[in-house]
Amino acid sequence: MIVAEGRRQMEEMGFARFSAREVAKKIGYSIGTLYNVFGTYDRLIFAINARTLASWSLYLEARLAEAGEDRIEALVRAYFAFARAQPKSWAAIYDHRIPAGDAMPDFFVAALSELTGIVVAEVARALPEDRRETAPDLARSLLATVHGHCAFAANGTFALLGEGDPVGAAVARVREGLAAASAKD
Amino acid sequence: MIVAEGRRQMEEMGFARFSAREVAKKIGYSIGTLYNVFGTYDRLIFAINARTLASWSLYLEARLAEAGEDRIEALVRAYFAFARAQPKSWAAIYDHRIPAGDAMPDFFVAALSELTGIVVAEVARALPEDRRETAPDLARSLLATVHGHCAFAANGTFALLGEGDPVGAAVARVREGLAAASAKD
DNA sequence: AGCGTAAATGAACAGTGTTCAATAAAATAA
DNA sequence: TTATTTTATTGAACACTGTTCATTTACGCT
Repeated sequence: MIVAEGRRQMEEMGFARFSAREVAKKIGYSIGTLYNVFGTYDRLIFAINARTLASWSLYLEARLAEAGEDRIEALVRAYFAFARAQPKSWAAIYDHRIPAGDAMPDFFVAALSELTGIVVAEVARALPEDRRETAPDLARSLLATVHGHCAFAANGTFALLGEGDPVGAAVARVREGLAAASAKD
Repeated sequence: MIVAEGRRQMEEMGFARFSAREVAKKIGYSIGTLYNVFGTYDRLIFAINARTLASWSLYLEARLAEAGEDRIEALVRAYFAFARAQPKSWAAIYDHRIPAGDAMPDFFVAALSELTGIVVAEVARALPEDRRETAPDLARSLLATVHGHCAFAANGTFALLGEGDPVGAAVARVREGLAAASAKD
């Protein structure tokens, strides 16, 4: 309930203008109650972001389920599509920083691991059998690659630099990474 | 003066805890004066971030000047080194979001273009002569690739996923991109 | 009905970005 | 020099923020 309204707020206002007080008001709770439940502002944000991650994972899996031959391209396109469909909620996952050293809560780490797991599985599937053990390493790097393209597309950097097809570029980089890993000695 | 102190504040506190009031206090100005000069909080941040970008460009060029054969690897390592040396100032460049549609000020766009220009030049240099016209396109994509790796290294995602050598992974992806662009008929 | 635990409150505090009439300082004109 | 205009600087006031916590309300169980 609280987290659901929080997600609505996040998508409407974005991370910078998000207000816990406003969320409390919208669901008819007092600000104190919200703090009794979540303890701190950061944990509320983590709860919201974890739910966004979960919904992102579901979205990726749905797209993979209806994908054709090229599951990798489907995955990359789905990654971008989610970010474009819920740009502010998506950005909030990365805008939220905690003091270096502070640990992320378990439920957030779990949500992140699930999403990573989907990517690792697809990368493994795209590699020849005798290269599958490199999948986790490669998947992390390809995830970062796609993330970089998606982030530049979302924050306007690509538009500024005249890049017209961020998704196509990301797909090309991923294909090269997979090809190189498949071919290696 | 103001911007210099702003940069100090940014590196000490990070984007989320940055305070314009605190900057004013530190340099002995009143908060009103600071607003007369910059007009708005966002423009102060832009001024600070633009200076960070400029210092980043200088750093990249210094490293390239003392680089050996492999200028591309030197560039990627310098990209990461700057982010690790000034993590909070670096992150602030990307943490600062403005409402979609609002334009970035010219001086900020110029600083960003200069940094991009350095990358484009090195990518062009690394390509065979008959492929040089593809340098701008490729450079944007490789920049996004490196940025993604750097961002995941900086925000702890890579540490969480067990990636031990983010720079190495970024260099590998960039090499593959250059190789593919060089080979393409 | 009485008791005890759990849930919910909202005023209070210290902080934020932002505005703007009032003031001080500096530059220019007489 | 004095008078006048332009520029720079001020800081109280406003509407917000996250956070705390003594107090109240609600509810389940004897």
